[in-house]
Amino acid sequence: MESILKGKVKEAIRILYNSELSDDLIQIQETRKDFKGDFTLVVFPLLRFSKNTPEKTGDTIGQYIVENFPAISGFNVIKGFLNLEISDKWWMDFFRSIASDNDPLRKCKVTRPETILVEYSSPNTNKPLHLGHIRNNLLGFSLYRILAACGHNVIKTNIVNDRGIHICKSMLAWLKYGQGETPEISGMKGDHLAGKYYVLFEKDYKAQTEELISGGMEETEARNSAPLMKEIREMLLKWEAGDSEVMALWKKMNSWVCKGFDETYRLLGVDFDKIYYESDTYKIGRDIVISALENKVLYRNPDNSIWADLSSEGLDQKLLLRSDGTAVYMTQDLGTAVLRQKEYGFDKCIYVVGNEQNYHFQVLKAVLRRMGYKWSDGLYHFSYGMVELPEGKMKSREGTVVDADDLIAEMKETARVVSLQLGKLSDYSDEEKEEIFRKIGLGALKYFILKVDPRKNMTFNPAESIDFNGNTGPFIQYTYARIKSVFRKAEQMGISYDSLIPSELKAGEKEIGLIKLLRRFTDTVSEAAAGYSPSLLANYCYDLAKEYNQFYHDFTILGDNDQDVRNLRLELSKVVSTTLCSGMWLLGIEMPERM
RNA sequence: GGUUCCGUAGCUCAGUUGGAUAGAGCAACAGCCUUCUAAGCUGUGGGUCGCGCGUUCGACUCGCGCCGGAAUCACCA
Repeated sequence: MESILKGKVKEAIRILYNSELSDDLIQIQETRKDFKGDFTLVVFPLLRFSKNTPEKTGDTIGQYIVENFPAISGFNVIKGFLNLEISDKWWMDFFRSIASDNDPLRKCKVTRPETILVEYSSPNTNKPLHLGHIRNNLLGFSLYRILAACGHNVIKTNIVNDRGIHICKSMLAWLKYGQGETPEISGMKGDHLAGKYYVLFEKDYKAQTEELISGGMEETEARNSAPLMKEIREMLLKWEAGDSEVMALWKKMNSWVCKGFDETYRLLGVDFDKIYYESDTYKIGRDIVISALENKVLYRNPDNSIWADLSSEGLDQKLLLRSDGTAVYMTQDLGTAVLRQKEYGFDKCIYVVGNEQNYHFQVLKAVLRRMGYKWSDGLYHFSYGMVELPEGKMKSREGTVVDADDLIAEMKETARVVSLQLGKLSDYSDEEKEEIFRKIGLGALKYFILKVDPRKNMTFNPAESIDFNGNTGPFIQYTYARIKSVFRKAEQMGISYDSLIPSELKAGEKEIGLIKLLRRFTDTVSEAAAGYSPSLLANYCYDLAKEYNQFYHDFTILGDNDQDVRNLRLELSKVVSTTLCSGMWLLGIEMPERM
């Protein structure tokens, strides 16, 4: 519609003022709520053609468009703004076209689909997932759904950071204090078990360094010479050398942890098409670095370490292989990227990783480009902000983290309490109820996270918990359940309906308002895909639900005696419900039929 | 110190090529269930859009300079 209007404005200027207009001077936007009209043309930029006041100019153009474009039924000019009113018939025709289409996402497809890898989650196998990972997983998964809905070929991938000194920490502590404890024996989830020993290690290590410091040692030296640090270095060396005992322990504990992760992913409703392990890819990275060194893209220090000099790009020197030949974080990511390009030939690779690693990804891209990989242009760091607690950042070492499994369980529990209080599900079986509590609890959590602009840091207050009223997931789910309820009632009453609504039917303001909002859905999906922004969709769903609830409150649907009106309201309700369902589906949020 | 990001109501957040009187929710207060689900709807109060200068017919939005906060600049990941 906007583009048609633009054409009409262009035509008007040509005929009225005999001037050719460039597109960027035509600003058409949706009319603000407090004014009458549907689309607004900003006339200020056109004054140079009309050589007249904003009011006169708007008036003249408005007149022309109304006379020459039947879809526009009227106009008004306020200060420099020409508000064009679209005829009810046009809106009704539009509504009929979407009402007969069952899939609101059909029109979102891009003309040139791409192959896009989305990497998210990237956990370390030494501790369980926390709220930060939840934000990561939800963003990554939603991004996948949105891009896939637009017709792209999207591959969900995960890179498991399963090697390195931090992994050895939980292993060493388990060896020392574990007494053969397993998830089976303790009944503890594997990732939580490993996390317990990781914390134990950190605690003892801290005690040791503090003791050395109080004995008069420098802090850095104390950290390096603490007995536990020595032991852990030995263990890492053994791991790198492939020592069979260490490898067996590593495999055993990692399998516990990964099993625990799988459970959390399942609860959260996210999954992956391909999982990479750092323990595999770091070797590829090492080979790449060495061959790049031979091609003189990198340089070697006297101590044998290998570096990239990125100072010409405003970055620093970056270490890629240690003097002892072992790999660092960057080495692994280089290897993973090259492997992925080889396996999938992606156009884009989106890394869903926290903003603390902005520098890392800048360097990663620069190094790959320097190495001659042209596809490195397609790497994109989807950088999201931290989730903070009211008292500041979460720190797993200090135990001030919000555990993912706990939070998910708490949300479901809250949903149960709220739901039972309202007591609307008394005729459901326990199993059915549990399923609804799950959907609502998770819906609240997911919406809470996804409605916020990903780039921004956000605060989570565990004491206040997550709301179920107002701008929340359950509010939108409730709107959906309400509509479903109307249809159950309609069936009981033997009321049938169809999308054959007469286009000359006079719809009310609220109904037209809903149709206008519905029209924005496909654009919102496209914008969310282009801008990698699930929050746009979350906010859209809220607006739509809010508008529908007002409509629902003000008008009766089944009670209206005019069959055409009832039909329209039922169809409108149906399209709102499918649109809400699609929008929330793109966020990874399920909708309950009742609540 | 360098680089990047953020600063909007008491709190949590919207506000996307610059556009009209800056919007929601929570919290507070006042109303609305004999009627399709009240997890809803309606109303009241609450703002120097961190501060200043500039560009513009027009700035929360763009530029520059301050102030405040975060992240990062490791032979950690």
